[in-house]
Amino acid sequence: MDQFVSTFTNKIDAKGRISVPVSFRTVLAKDGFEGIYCYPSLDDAALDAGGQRLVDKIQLLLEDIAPYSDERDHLAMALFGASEVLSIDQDGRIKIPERLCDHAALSSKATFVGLGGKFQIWEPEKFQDQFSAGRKKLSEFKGLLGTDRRKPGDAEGARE
Amino acid sequence: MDQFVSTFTNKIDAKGRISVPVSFRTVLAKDGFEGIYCYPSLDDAALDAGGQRLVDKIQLLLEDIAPYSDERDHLAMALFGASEVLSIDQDGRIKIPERLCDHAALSSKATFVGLGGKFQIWEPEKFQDQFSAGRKKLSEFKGLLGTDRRKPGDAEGARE
DNA sequence: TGGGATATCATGGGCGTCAATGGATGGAAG
DNA sequence: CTTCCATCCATTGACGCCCATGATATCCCA
Repeated sequence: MDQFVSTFTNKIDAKGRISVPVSFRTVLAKDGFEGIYCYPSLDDAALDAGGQRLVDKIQLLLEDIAPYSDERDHLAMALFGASEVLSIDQDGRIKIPERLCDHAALSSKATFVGLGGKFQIWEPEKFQDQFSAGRKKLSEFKGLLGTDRRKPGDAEGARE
Repeated sequence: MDQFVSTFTNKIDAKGRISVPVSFRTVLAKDGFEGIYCYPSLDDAALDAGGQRLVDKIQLLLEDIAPYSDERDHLAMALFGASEVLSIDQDGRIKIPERLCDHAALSSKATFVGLGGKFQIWEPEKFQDQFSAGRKKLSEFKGLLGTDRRKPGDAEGARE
């Protein structure tokens, strides 16, 4: 699996360290990035994080939005300037810088939530709210995902 | 056979483990996915589960619904964040995380229901209710299913 | 055809390993 | 000297691996 999946809530210890879920570390290792690329989410009181794939995506996004312009530099500054590369210690822990903690209102615990190509870090209670809201929104689309209201190809009959 | 078919009710042991029906394991092995991708059903108190095919479907869905919006993050959270990749031990058993057990109200037993391209996991009694209800509805659509009609009574493989 | 031997699968339990966490040590920087 | 940070070690609880059991279905051969 090369996607960030599931959610984990871990403790931030007295020294500000927190364990990164092992499955996330595995994904990061696979895309060959030493550490975690991390920046404040633009939309939420949370942190966006990921590995090389995320960095590439941001670069593409920048080039798309503002090719060869001054504006691009400004955007780049806003995005990259607010970012940090967090190193993972040998026990799989990171230390989240204060500036980022502030943005996400992190104190004693943090929730890692996988979003496929990247993941986010939330204060657990804020996460719950956001999650419920997202779930509700998702059910508006449920016709598309469905409980397998059987695609044509899925018509089943024979047994083994 | 590359479809999830039939119904099995198995026991959840003291350690929270449950055997995945061997025929389901065979299907999973065929589509090349180590483990079971699993998330709470949007419509029911049950779990949706499957292999690589299911993951692909979800990814496509996300790209369809919300390419590059902040909404996409929220939907990704509701989908990937609520999901788990369950590893199958060498005896063919999985451990269903508490969060998922809660959603499906699983305690001592669970029913695996094949739906073709994916399968569901139900609390046995809830499944019975759902099954009867579904059967009633099914008769309304019988015409659509044509010759391939399976009598519901035939669908049970559970040994109890 | 019947009955015993064999294979397969669901299930239970013991045990070693690993992940998450807490704490200690050593060194660099202010 | 004191603070910050990285490495290292210890503890605990969960999980994976392994083996045993029982029940069922399959096969083989007289």
